[in-house]
Amino acid sequence: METFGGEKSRARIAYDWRGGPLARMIRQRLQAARLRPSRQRISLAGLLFVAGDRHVTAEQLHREAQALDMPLSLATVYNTLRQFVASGLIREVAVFGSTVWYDTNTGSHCHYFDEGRQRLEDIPSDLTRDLKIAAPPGYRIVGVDVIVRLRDDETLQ
Amino acid sequence: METFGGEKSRARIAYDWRGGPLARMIRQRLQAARLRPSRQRISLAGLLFVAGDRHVTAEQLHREAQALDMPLSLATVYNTLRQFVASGLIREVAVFGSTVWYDTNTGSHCHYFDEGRQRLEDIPSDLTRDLKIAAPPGYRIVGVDVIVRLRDDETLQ
DNA sequence: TCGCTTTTTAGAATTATTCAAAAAACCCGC
DNA sequence: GCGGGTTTTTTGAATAATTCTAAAAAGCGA
Ligand SMILES: [Mn+2]
Ligand SMILES: [Mn+2]
Ligand SMILES: [Zn+2]
Ligand SMILES: [Zn+2]
Repeated sequence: METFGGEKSRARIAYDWRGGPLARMIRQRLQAARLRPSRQRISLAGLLFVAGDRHVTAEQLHREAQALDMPLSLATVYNTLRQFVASGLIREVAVFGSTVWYDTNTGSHCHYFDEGRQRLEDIPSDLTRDLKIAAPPGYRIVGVDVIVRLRDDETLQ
Repeated sequence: METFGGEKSRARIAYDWRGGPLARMIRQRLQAARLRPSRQRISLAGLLFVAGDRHVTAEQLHREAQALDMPLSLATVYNTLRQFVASGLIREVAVFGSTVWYDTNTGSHCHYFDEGRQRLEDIPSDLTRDLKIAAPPGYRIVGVDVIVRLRDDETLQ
């Protein structure tokens, strides 16, 4: 397994992605969002944006970061995710179970949630396009969330 | 404000609803769900079902019960809501913010969530009817949740 | 490099929820 | 009505997710 940035693990790095095209893209996005490109933010953005759309919880992301020897704290993961949401780089998804999910796909789309494996996934076609939603008078719509909850046939008794 | 059941507040009760038609309906529902009609369950079901569809959190319901001198603990509110969900009397709704909402409307329908006032409400027409949802192979759909998040024009800066 | 600002961190605090064990209430046959 | 087995409720502790606080570290521009 490759390792990512951080002073103490420098020796083990196969190659440093932090000069490559992904890092450049990330720096641009952070700059556009007026967030300093700190090492932690770049590391987390790297995890989030390296491989297409992702759906993660704060804990999951922190565990990944630790597995790759990225030196950052859980508090930073929470802070950073909150900032990324605030600046539109990612978005939150509400699911049952009191854990917030973060989604790198900020476009309009809906989700499957696999209750057995606790995994969130995009639904290929954007169902919300079929919805005729109107805001009640005096209100604006700030978001529409559609979750289709699933059980796989085994888990389903 | 009228007061509901409980030994110590008996003197203050204007009239005891626990013999009336609501109580009869509730007893029937509890019986159908194979839940003993304990005083606490009847009290909570009274709050939930007395006035058409409701959307509440456990804390809200507990505060209401206390305001009406119903003698019951927060743990009982949580336990009872869980039991009511398990037996289909009410259902959960997932909303942003790590708090579970409970809905007495168990039919298929969607929700507005007022982020300013933190209130959940039914959307009159069932939008999900317009959705063409398919389960991925090997899965079954166990529920579809649609939340339309709102900000009122004042709250919206 | 210096000085100022922003970010990160560890750990405590908070909030929502669940759990566990004891107490209370309920039910049923006598 | 009364005891005995069962269910329910309660209290208080435990857990999990998240936020807060204050101090340390890092980043940035001159
Ligand atoms: Mn999380
Ligand atoms: Mn609640
Ligand atoms: Zn998504
Ligand atoms: Zn509803």
